[in-house]
Parts: sequence; structure tokens; C-alpha cells
Amino acid sequence: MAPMQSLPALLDARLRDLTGVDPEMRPATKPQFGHFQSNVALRLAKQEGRPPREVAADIVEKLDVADLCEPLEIAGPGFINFRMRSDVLAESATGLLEDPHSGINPAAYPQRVVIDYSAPNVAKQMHVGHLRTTIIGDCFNRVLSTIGHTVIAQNHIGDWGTQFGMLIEQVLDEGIDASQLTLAEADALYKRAASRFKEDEDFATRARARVAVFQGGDEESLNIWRQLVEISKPAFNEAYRRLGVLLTDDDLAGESTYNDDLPVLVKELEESGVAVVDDGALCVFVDGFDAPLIVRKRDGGYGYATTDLAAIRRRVQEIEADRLIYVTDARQAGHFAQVFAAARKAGFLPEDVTAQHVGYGMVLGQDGRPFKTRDGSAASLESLLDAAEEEAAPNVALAAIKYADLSSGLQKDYTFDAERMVKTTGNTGPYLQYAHARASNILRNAEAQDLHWGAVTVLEEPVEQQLALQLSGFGDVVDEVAHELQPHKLCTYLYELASTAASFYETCPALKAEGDVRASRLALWAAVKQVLAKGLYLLGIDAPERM
RNA sequence: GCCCCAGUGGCGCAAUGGAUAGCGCAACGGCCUUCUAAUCCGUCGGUUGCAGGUUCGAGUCCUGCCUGGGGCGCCA
Repeated sequence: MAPMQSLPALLDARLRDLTGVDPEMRPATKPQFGHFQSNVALRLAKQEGRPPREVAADIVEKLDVADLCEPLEIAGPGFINFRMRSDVLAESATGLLEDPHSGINPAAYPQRVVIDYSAPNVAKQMHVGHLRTTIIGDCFNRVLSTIGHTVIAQNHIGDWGTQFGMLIEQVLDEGIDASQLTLAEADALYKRAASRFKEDEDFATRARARVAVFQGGDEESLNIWRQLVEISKPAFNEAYRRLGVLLTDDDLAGESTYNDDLPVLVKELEESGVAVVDDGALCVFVDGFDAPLIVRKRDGGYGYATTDLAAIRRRVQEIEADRLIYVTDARQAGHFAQVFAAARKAGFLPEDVTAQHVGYGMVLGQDGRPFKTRDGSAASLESLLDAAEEEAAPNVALAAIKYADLSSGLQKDYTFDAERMVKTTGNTGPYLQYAHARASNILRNAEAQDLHWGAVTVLEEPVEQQLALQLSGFGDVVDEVAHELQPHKLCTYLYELASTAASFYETCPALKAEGDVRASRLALWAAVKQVLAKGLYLLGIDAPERM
């Protein structure tokens, strides 16, 4: 089956053929303006030096869209308004219902896409800050996979840095068996070590020395390190299970993965002249940044910039990625911009591989200040999920949290307010779930009465037409999210669809209607259910049959 | 000092250079012997931080300010 072309795309093509320019087809801003609008006449009028409405009249005269639209209207300063014929909308809704992809267009050029997300730290509990990267990255994973790309998730866990110096030293001091710790206990150990590191000069010195010993391959140190890693992984997986995200052990690619690459990579950079020694450190200078990217510290050690470069190199050379997506907090935007620039300069990142950093705003507490990780006051991810589950059933609570996180622009800071998130009215996850459950309920009742439906054939009520119109836009919205990486656009779309479906429910009873009208409305409900289920899946939210 | 992000009704947010800036919450008022009332319908609420500029048209683009947050050589 040929991929379905969206309604605005059909109009766009015809208008483009006629005028030779991008017609900028847009959804109408008001119902009275029809379904779609183009401002092409306004722009052509300027070029041609003619009145816009006259240009619009010419276009309307020549444009043949009678098979798709009601008679065109010219409005305001020269907008051309398009109203789809109701049989065209009905056919579109039926097409969606019969489409195994629910109107989602398979990617024309499937890519291999690496998505780097979640990245908790070994021996530390996940906290609220990990919520965003995990939920957002998972959404991208679902969206890109669903449209036909090959997604390689990379969970860049913090399993190597200098923090292991103090962790190992603390384990040895306390004489504990690290393999028997729970993650919560390891987290407490981490905090003890961190505060001691600050206050106890002798301990700090030993911890720093331990880093070198550990990274030099000391077996006793490595053994403790392995134990800490091994107790952390099941705890991460348990959190992922509760969150209902796709990550598994197969996606783990922690910092330690690149350890052996670092000296090799640095040598390459030095020999090629991309990196130069400055003030004792080996640096890559890139345009637009005052400070260099330091790839080897004065003391000979490697920092996270080097690890990030090594990860890019592997992802391009071994994973053969076409696109790299990093989901971390917005504060790292500058860092990644510099790393990407350095990787381009070094040749690790060819021009035909795109690299995007998706930054999200900080998670703030009720006091408006960031949740902290090291002072012991941070709320763990688990405690947040527990709190939400006190308000609602687990799948509804999770929907509330995820939707609250995804439904506004990613770059904004975000106040974690469990009570607010779990609300079930208005633009929330549970509202969408409810719409889906209602659709399911109607279809279940229909089946119980042995009623059947096939195509959408009757769209007489305005709300029915509106519903069919919105359904037809699903594929375009998914494409947009895949391209722009803005989940809130999918949220907005689904909310509007659910809202229209609720009006449809009120004004157009399906089961109480008869004949063609009943069959058509049931088919419309089936299409609504299908799109809501798919859309919620893409957000990582459960679509319950009953609520 | 340089750079990035944000600023839109009381609160939380949306808006691809297009028509009268939308939605939710809160508040107030309606609708359940009617497919699920976690829904729906209505009312109230705006100088889009400020000042210029570009444009037929600016919340959106440009310049300069203000406020808040963040980032800028050896932490991640």
C-alpha cells in the first residue's frame, strides 16, 4: 500500500504546482475559516505588485481541488480557505482505520539512530533528575523506532569517574562487603564518603591516590568497583521496570566502556595536530569557544570530554550511526556543542552524521530550587513514584508523571509537584487514558450487542468532521516529533483529539443511533481508540481498556 | 566580561512571520431515569518584561535594555 498522504500535503502539492512557491498550508486558525489556509496570495501579491485578493481570486480560479474541497473562499486580506469535503474526511478516517500503521508514515530513509539517555551513576540511587532524561529519551526511542528507524539506545552510566577513589577507600575503611549492599545502602555509603572527602584532608588524599591505583588496574580496587556496578544494575532495571521504559542491559554502555580507547584517541588527536598542549594540558581549540576542550589533563588523566569524544567515535565507526541524540539537562548544551565541534574537527563526526543535544530544564523542588544529589535531601525516583501511587493506581500515576513531564516545552524548568501532576482533570495523562477507556467501552458494548462496523461513511455533525480531520493529522505530528524532538507537540495533538472525542461522545451517541450512522460512529470510535493507543504508546503511557 | 535559556490572564502552559493571541487549573453558573460525570456546556479573566526597528502583517525576526536561571581550562 502506498503511504497515505496527509490532506494538507495533497493540497500543498497542487497549490505548489500552480504557483511554483511553497504555499505554506496551515491549519485554519478558526473554525469559520475552514480546515486549512494558505497565505500564498499575500506573498505573491507583493512580488507581482497586484492586490492580494485579486491574486487569490486568480489562484482560486485555476486551482482544481473540487475532488477534495468544498468551494474555496477568499477571506481577510487575501487568505485562501480550504474546507475538506466530508466524504474525503470520511475516506481518510477509514484509511487510517485500515492502516496497520494508524496513519504513521514509514520513514523514507531509515536511519541508524543512537539515543544517549538515562545515565544514572553507579552506587547512587536515581533521583528526580533522572526522570526527565529517561522518560524523554524513551519517548524518542519509541517514536523513531515506530517510524522505521533503527534505534540504538545507549545508557551511558557513570561507572568509572574519580568518585570511585573515595568510594573504594570508604569500603575498605569500613571493612564492608560491597557485594551485599543494596543500592540505597551504597547511596548512603557514597554520601558518607563524599562528606568525609570534604572534611578529612587525609581521606581526600588517599581517595585521590586510590583513583590512580584503581585506574591502573589494581585487582582489589577493581573487585570492589565490579561489586558496586553489579549491585547497581538490578536496581536500575527495577526502576526501569516501574517506569515502563524500554531500556535493558543490552543498552548499557557506561563510561568504562571507552576506557581503553582514551589513550589511543588522544594520541590520534595529538599526532594529527587537532589537539595541542597548552598550559600543560592537551587541548582542542574550536571556533566560538573561548576555553579549549581539554582531552588530557595536566596530570595525565582524562576527563569526561575525552570519554564523550570516544563515545562519538565508536558510535560513528562501530555502530555506524547516522544520527546521534543526547538527552541531558540543558546546562550541558555548551559542553556538547563544543564536543560536537571538536569531534567534527577531529574527523570523528562526518558531516553526514547529525548530532543533537536535547537539553531539558531542571527539575525544581517546591521551594523553586534544584533538587540536589549530594546533600542527602534529594528525593529518590522511587519515593516519587511511591508518592504518586498514593494518589492513583500505578498505571494512572505513572501516566500523570510522564505526561506532566512531556507536555510542555523541554527547555523549561520544571517544578515537581506530585499533587498537581496526579490531577485527573484538564490536560493530563489520565484524561487521555480516560478517553481511550471510554472508546474501548463503547466498542466493547457494541461487540456485546453483536454490532459491526467497517468504514466511516457519515460525517454530518461538525464535531464528527472535526474528529475525522484531527485523526488525519496524526502521521504529520509524529513526523514532526521525530524531526524536531519535541514531545509536547504530540501531547497537544492527543489532548485536542481526546477533547474533541469527549464532545463527540456528548453530542453524537453511537450505540443509540441506527443503521449507517451507528456503524460510521463506531468506526470513528475505533479510529480514535487506535490513534490514542498508538499515541500514548509513543509517549510511553499505558492505554487502559477500562478505568 | 562573554555566551545560552526563560519572561504570554491570579497560577501552569500553547501558538510554523499570518486573520479577533489559544488551552488547562482556580473562581462562578449550568447538564446525569440517556454508550463511563475522571467527562461535557457556559461566564469571568491579556498593553505577550520594556523601548526602538524590519515587514502588507511581529508573541515569533533584528538592535539595545530589565528581571530570573544556567554555562564558560584541567568535576560530570
